[in-house]
Amino acid sequence: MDYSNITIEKDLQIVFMGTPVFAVPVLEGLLEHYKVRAVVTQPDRPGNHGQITSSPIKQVANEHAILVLQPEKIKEDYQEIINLKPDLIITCAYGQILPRQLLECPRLGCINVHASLLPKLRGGAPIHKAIIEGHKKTGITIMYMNMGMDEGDIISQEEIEITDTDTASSLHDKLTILGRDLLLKTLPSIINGTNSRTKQDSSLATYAFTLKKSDEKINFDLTKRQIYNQIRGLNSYPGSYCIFAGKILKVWESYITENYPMGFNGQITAIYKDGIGVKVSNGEIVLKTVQPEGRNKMSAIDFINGLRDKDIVGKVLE
RNA sequence: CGCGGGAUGGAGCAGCUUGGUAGCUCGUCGGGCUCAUAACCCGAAGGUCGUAGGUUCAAAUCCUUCUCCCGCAA
Repeated sequence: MDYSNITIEKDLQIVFMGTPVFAVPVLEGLLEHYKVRAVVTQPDRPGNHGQITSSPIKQVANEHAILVLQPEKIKEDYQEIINLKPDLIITCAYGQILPRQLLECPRLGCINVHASLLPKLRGGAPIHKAIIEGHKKTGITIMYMNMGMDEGDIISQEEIEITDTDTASSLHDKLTILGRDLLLKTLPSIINGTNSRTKQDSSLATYAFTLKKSDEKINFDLTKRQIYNQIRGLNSYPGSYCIFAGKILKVWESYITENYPMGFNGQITAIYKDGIGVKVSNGEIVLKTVQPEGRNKMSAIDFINGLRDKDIVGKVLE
């Protein structure tokens, strides 16, 4: 047994950079085995209804009494991190591009935990896009960071299957655990310098850019499979929506039928025992769980029960 | 103080403007019809109308306070 590593690990200065819930198990796993010198996360921002909210990672750091840094622009405000003389910077869904000065600072480099099988799905929304695009598998990549967006050399990777009923939420939960485990598994080799390092084949790269509002709107001209994937790919955040009677109607759950109804795309075909049938380009999809503006999520049947005019067959969703 | 919607039997909603008998669609329970049913018919149970106060002969309804939920925006 080589005990020198243990000595190194004890004095190792690790800085963790992350923001959302996805990074929480990763940080917590790290804390079980390593000391973390500081946590860098996004500044507190107005959350729901104007209330100031701090990132989930900041809350974890506070519980462990770890130094928290929240630079508004890491591109300019990085000196404080450099002053900590980190040996290793670990990022996980931090949310800002790191400047060169920071990338070159740690002796062991800057590594990132990314929720896809790079070079597939580079960018900020790999989990959502994996489902929306109907991928059958995805995974976690541990990689060195460079100036590009998720373009650095791959250290380790692990696959996971995407089932037909996975949602962004269920996949998120599996991947965050996988990310934690793979990081802990890979970290010793990174620290003692025995890790592998493979360049990405950029000709195979695909991108999963951060979601825009327009990505959330349901287009009933698409196929039933595409719409089904979008709805589960945006569940439970941020959700898909369409317009019903001039108001936003979010759609949280749906399923596909084998019916081929007549009518316009977006037209309501039937009321089923468990949902609202809607015609789409190549068939029918049933909206199962919805949410009107200002209301909580509810079953589509509850939604209809509350309507004054329940005769909605033939009406059109946009 | 970013804009806005909401809280009414187990669920989803109406009623509030113009105070005066608790309503609708479901669900639940009981009975009936039927070869049968998630269908249909009959009946029943179940609500101190979010909290606290005020106005009034009388408040779900008008005024004020507080709490909680949500959509948008960030």
